[in-house]
Amino acid sequence: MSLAETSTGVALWRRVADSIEQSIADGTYPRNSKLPGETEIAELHRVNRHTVRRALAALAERGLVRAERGSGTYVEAPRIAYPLRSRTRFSEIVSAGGHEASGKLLSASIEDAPQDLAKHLGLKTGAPLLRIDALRTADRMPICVGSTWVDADRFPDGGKLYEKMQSITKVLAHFGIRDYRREWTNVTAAIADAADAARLDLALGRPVLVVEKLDTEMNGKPLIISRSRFAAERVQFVIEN
Amino acid sequence: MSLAETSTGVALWRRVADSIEQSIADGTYPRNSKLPGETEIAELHRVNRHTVRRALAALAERGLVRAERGSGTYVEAPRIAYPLRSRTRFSEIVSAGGHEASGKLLSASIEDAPQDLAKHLGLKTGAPLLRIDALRTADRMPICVGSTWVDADRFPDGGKLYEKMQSITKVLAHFGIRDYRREWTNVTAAIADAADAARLDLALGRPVLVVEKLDTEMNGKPLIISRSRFAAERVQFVIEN
DNA sequence: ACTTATTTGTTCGTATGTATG
DNA sequence: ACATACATACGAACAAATAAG
Repeated sequence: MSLAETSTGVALWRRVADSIEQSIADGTYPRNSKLPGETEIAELHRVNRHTVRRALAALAERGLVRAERGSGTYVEAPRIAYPLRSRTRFSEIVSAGGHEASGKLLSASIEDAPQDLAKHLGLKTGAPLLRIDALRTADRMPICVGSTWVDADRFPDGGKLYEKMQSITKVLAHFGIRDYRREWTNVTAAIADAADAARLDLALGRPVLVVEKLDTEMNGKPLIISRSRFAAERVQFVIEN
Repeated sequence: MSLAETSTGVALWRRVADSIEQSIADGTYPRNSKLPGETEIAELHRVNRHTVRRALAALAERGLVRAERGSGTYVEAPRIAYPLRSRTRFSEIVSAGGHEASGKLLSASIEDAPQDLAKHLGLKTGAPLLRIDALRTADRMPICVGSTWVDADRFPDGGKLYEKMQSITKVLAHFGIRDYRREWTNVTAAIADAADAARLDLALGRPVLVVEKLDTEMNGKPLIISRSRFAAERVQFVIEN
């Protein structure tokens, strides 16, 4: 028998990693809890601390745990699966995941369409847009913050309505738009700036997912354009084909 | 007439932002070049430096420019549009964007399937997997680095074949698999660690897009699972519905 | 404000089994 | 058969950040 591997042929550090992953999955190590110290895990598995560190590094790379120097290693809360489909509604997605969805209006205003937004919405530059800035949460935890623009002429007093209804979908329904569909979604990532950190309750320097999307009416007419920033550590986009 | 807006009704900072965006688009400010200093831009537009800062902040939020304290503000290179569709092939996507795609084999090895990979691939835990670690580039610029696993029993000597062919698609074709499709893609974001930074030629602390995906044969049988990390500042995923 | 203990992060060294040629 | 390179594993010590008193 080798030192590095047993008869199974699986590296020791990987077996330790699998074991810890299992303990996370079955709730032995609950979400957001602190794992035992590296030396303690090493004693538990009768391996060297380096072996434990290799295992934890593998789990950290996959986002299952997070090491904090001087403090400990913690189980990451699972990310909300956020499917990007033809039908994509924040509240439906969050509710379907068993969480309580909520939207908080940050500001609503009328502004004149800059070039790029006007182009996406099929309007003229300078056309009046209703802009809604909102923070969306799941179980009181901020998930994303962003701005949404719609043609202001089509939805008079839309800002006040949103404040009451807390849902863009409902505001649109009030104006007779029963359904709409996601046309395209652009996704990239950035580092949380001070504004993100404050509104999303994130530490500075944490990653955010930067999303730009267009919704259209069922006949293909542009309806909603929005730009938002998601706390990457709380969501995982899912694209199914 | 208000102080903040002229007769057009467009905020001053937004007009400055639009102007700078235009200059970036038409090549007046080339990719990766340094913008004039904030005071200089302010003089050009006859506005206060604060107005310029507001404009630059808006562009930075959208990822068009990047401010470096003590150095200057730089034009970000445009991100490669990376569609996530049923048919998703790195080289095709990059070539279609007018870039030169390349793949560099980092390592190929046989390893035993851990629980999660085995489950995704429909194999038993411990089954032999061919693992290919590769770095993919566009125009010599690293785009993503990741690991790909396939059933080792189905593709003997797949590692050596990949080394020659530089393409998973071609290796599979060699074994008679003419086509496959993307089943699902999971996307989230993280911060580049030392390994990412070295392999992707990124600064520490920059964001990476973390992707896990499954490809299947046309009959739905699991074929390829892979985990990769994309330099977020160089790609933008596009989901079209 | 300071000290002390704990915990992760880093860098040495040593040894062994595996793969390559 | 041998040399070399590499991954794996263990041991020890110290640095750096954090938490507690």
